[in-house]
Formats: sequence, C-alpha cells, structure tokens
Amino acid sequence: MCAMQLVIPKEAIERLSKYRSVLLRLKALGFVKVFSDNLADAQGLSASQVRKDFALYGMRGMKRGGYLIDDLVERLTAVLGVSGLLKTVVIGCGHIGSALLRTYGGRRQGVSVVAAFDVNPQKLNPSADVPVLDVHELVSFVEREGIRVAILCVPEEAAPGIMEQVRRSHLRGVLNFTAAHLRSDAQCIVHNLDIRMEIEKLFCLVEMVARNSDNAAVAG
Amino acid sequence: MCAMQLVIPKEAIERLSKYRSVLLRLKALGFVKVFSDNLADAQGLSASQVRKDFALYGMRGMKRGGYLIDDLVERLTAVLGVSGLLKTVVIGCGHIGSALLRTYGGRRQGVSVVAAFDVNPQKLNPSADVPVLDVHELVSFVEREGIRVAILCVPEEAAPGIMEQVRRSHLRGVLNFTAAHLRSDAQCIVHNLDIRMEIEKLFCLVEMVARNSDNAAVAG
DNA sequence: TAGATTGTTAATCGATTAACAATC
DNA sequence: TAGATTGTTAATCGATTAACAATC
Repeated sequence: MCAMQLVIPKEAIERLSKYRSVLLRLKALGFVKVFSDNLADAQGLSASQVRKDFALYGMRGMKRGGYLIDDLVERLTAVLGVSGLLKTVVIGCGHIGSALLRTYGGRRQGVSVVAAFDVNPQKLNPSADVPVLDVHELVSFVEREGIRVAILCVPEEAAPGIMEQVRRSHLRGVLNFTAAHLRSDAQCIVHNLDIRMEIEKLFCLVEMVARNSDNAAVAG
Repeated sequence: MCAMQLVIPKEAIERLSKYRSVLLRLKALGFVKVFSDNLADAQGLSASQVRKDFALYGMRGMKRGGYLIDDLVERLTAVLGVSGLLKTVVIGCGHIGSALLRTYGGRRQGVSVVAAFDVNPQKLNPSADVPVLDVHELVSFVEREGIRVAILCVPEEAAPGIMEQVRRSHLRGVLNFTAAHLRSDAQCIVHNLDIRMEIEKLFCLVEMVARNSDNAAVAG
C-alpha cells in the first residue's frame, strides 16, 4: 500500500531517531521551520546527508523555505513507528534494573516500564504501582498485556536461561544490559548494550587521541 | 616508532573490543587456539572480516593452525590501549548514577569507579569506600588522581553546566547518560548513551520486522 | 531580480566480501 | 599428499559527499 522503504538500515534509524528528538526540542522552543543546514550542524552531519535522509523517507521541504518541523516530526514518527507509548518490562531488579524501573516506571518521555520481574522473593511487590513479579509470571504477563519489548538486567549467568523463556513468549525485542553476547534470531531482536564495553570503548578513544597528539608533538 | 595504525575507525574499535572480550572468555575455558571462522560465527561477521581486522592491526596466525588466543589478547589489549585498570568517576548520583557506582565501585571486570559527585549535600559521603563528594571538588579530584574519563548521570538540565567544568578539567572523555546531545571537541571526547533513545530504536526495529512480515504475508 | 535552499544526480570514498595463492 | 586455513588482492557493495539545476 504505502510504497515507502520498509527496511531501514540501522545507521539511518539512528539518525532519524536523533532528528526526531532534536526536532521535538525545537518545537518545544516554538520553532516552526528548520533548514537542512541547521540539523546538520546540530548533529555533526553534512547538509547533503540530512536532505538525502529526508528525501529517502518521504519528507519534502520548500525550496528556499526549509522544512516544516511539524511535518517532519509527524513523518518521522510514522516511519519509525513510535507513535504510541512505548510499554516495556524490566527483567532483573539488580542495581541497573531497579534504576531503570525507577526512572521509567510510570511514564517518561514516551517510555513506560509497566512491570518488573525477579527471582528473589524478597524483591517481589505485586501490589506496587509498577508491580515487581516473579519471573515465572513473565510469559503470561507479556502475553496478557501485549508487551513486545523487554529490558534484560539479570546477572550474566542467568541471561541464557531467561532468553529461552523470552523466545518462547510474545516478546519480539530485548534490550540486553547483560555482559552476555546474545544474538538476534527470527523470533526476537536483541540489542546488546554492555555498559562495561562502552566504558572500555571510551577509554580506547581517549587513549588513541592521546597517542596521536603525542605523535604530533614528536612529528612537529 | 611503532609503525602501527594510530587512528582506528569507531566500527573497528567496536569489533576489536568484542573480539577481545570473546577471546578472554575462551581463554577462561581453557582454549588455546581459534580460527577466524569461529570468531566470525560468534560475532555474526564474515571470516574475511576477522582476518582482515587481524592483519590490519598486526595479529598474525598460522596457516592451517588458526590464531593463538594469548597472542591475540595481548595484541588487542595493546592496540586498544586498555591494559590497566580503567579508573573513572560518576557525576550525578540519581538512579542510574548510583546503580553504576554500586556496580563498578570497587573493581569489576577491569573497570573501577573511584569516586562519585553530586550537588545534594544529603547524598555526600566523603568517608565511604568509594567517596561521594561535592561537585565542586570534581576538578581538583580528577587532577590529583589522574582520572581522564567520567560518567555523566546528572539531570539533563544540569549537563551543560557540568560539561563546562569538565572541559576546564583534566578529563578527556565523558560517557554521557544524559538525554542532552553533547558534542565532542578537541579537549574532550563525548560518547552519548541515551537509554531512552536505545529503547526507542529497539521498538523501531521490532516494528519494522513486524511490518515486513505482514507484507510478506500479503505478498505470499 | 538576486539570493538561498531544496532535491537529485553523479562522483567519491571506504568498508565488506569473495576468491585464491601461499603454506602448513 | 590431500586438506585446511591464513593472508592478501581485487571486486563489490553501499553509504556519504559534492555539485548543481530547479525553484521559491
């Protein structure tokens, strides 16, 4: 029906998602129009890239008049498919899991953690605003509530076992904060987010810059 | 001196970093050798890519004999520049900041959060194992302790102000958990890690797969 | 009109993959 | 030797950028 691009490369998704977030802020500030050039600056891209992205995903501007922010946001929201409230659950109430539960429990910037799960009976609290339930209830809960995405914050050793349950459930996506490298498959997309690794990568970048400027100093 | 590649593209760093982490696990299991093919499988890459990466960053294997894990780990550690303990500080002791402080305070998998900072006097605890200090002490602390990387977990509004201090300090890298889009500059590399955005990206991917299979169903 | 910005094409660039000779 | 795996080259692929005509 809608003859639009169905598969969008991950890198493009990242950019589109950032455009949207920047545009929402601009809108909140009362802005009505933007130029490709502005967005490029804001995001460290080339203006060509921005225009190309927009053209590719069906956002038209006005020659000489830039783009209407409302149009862009509407279109981006449709393309990304993130119009509604993004309801999700947290699995594992350790440090990180609890932090996410507290941050996104209720509702925050379009994301809502509607329940959390743990194996430890002492952590359960089924009557809280955002209930903390036994992991055994995970599968039935997500089915009943139509939840499709979960955030995985269990200890690394527990990850494979949980993933087995997840794959048997109605969940289609997992944001994996565990150090375990999990792989996507036909049933379920896994997005690995290993904080330790991110820290390491940053050290690595810093180290590299330092080495380069040392070298420059020697060379100069 | 060392005629090795000094600048490594971000994507390559990501891969090298993952190789290292997989290899450390293999080593822990008692493995001695690997083939490019195995690593490719484990990481969803092509064997060519693995061999290319290794060749490019000075790791040699044995024709028909694969690669020695010890060699690889040693070389990767050197190339990435992550041999020592990665000492860092947490700025902002909200939900996420505290979680990171608890997870990586002390020392864990090569990372150590050695102090945390906050503006709220009630959160301060200078005598704890991992002290929680007033933000005013940030600059002097990182200078005294030689800390080059910080993890930023303050509320979004506070981010720009903190970044000003950071740029005036000896810090060269910031892992930004804030929703503020911060930009790297000559003084300081910023690595943005917006959890809300990561959740959104995952929903987006899930949505896209769903749409595609709907389409396939129609097409079929 | 002159000036500015989009939309789009062609050129460039870099990264990935395929293929195969070298060699253990 | 036959078989397997690396190391490297050339081919492919895709993404980014430059450039400019269209047009407001």
